[in-house]
Amino acid sequence: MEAKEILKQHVSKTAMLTDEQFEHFFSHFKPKSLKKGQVLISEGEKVDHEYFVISGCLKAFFINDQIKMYILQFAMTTWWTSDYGALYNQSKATIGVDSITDAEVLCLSNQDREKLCSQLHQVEHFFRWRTNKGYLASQKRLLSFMNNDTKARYEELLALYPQLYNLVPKHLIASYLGVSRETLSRLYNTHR
Amino acid sequence: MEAKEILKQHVSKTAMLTDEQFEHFFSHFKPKSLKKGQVLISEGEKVDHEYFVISGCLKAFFINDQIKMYILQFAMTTWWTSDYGALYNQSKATIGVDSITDAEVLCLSNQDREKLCSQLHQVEHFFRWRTNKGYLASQKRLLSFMNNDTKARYEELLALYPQLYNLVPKHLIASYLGVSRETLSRLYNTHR
DNA sequence: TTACAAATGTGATCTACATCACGTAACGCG
DNA sequence: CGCGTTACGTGATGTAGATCACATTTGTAA
Repeated sequence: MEAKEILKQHVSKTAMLTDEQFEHFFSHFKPKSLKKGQVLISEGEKVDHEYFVISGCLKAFFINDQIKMYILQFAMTTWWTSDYGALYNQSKATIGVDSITDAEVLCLSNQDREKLCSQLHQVEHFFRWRTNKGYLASQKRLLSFMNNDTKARYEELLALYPQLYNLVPKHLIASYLGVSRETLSRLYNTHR
Repeated sequence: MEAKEILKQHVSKTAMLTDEQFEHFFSHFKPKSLKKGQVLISEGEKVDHEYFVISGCLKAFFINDQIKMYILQFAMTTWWTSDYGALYNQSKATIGVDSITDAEVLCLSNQDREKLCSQLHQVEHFFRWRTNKGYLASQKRLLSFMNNDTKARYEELLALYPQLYNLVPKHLIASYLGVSRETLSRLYNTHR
């Protein structure tokens, strides 16, 4: 399916836009092809776009003291990603975003998003719901962190995104779970 | 300051409403006085309101297997709280909300929020930003969880909300930090 | 004021996971 | 094709924090 169609279906789940309105909306997105490993946002730099994933898999991550990496999000088709803190506050990136596989994304600038939100009530509605969904997911993950041990969180992740197991290297999954790669390795080898 | 004035100042930070619009907005909130320990949302029941805190301190929490409690949020003045997952999905509460101190809140029903959002573009704008702020806070807390040890998270919490130390019992702070009350106790006794 | 419940302090022990250390397998690139 | 980098497996050891057990202190309602 074409990028435009994927976005249209995605948006239509929460916002009613006429064809004309959608065309206007869509005209603000710039398509971009990414190669495996390609960087979209790197720490310390200005952030002015968010990204809607058409295909492939990106990661949003935080690096502590130049040493440990924690993955905030694996972004696959129909997911949005960026350093939203930096984007909304017009500050430098503290979160990096790059591509784990070859990928296709649509880029939307912060300015254009705000313009579209104020022009079209339905677009503002859409972004409220999108953010809300993200908020709920984040809260759920926080609870999972406090409540479950590593093994349970690992199984939870794979139940939700089975494709991840073959798509991304294991040490990235460990970074998402917040454990060392060694512990993750022992987890699925010891256990079966 | 009066409840109405507190809400007005809070909203005016992100949304421009005329006096008339604000009156209409405000007319959908019902004030409620809470006593220490009073329950607003309990697990398994229907959720149809969210709450804007005027004074006092509430907690939103999750209880695992009827045993361990994890605090998702301490809600103080100008904070919003509810079981948003249940509220938006019209499902039964999995998260509880009650009052830690005597408190004053304004209640807004899910239905009224959605009505107001569709009636007034600026209200939708306001709720988008509010949710966005919540999302960023949640993401930050998640990172803190992965990145910092208990002591650092404890100090971070108290730096952000110094009043909590005297306002709420220590075992609730432990529940927020995701550690046992014993560990928290040792933390500030061993350490100074 | 008494009396019971809730909150807190503190020791002893146990465990999941981090860290270090090293070896092997796979892969991408000249 | 071979070679280096990246991914992955696995043992040994250290440690933060959980859990259990019990004492003490504080709050609260009758």
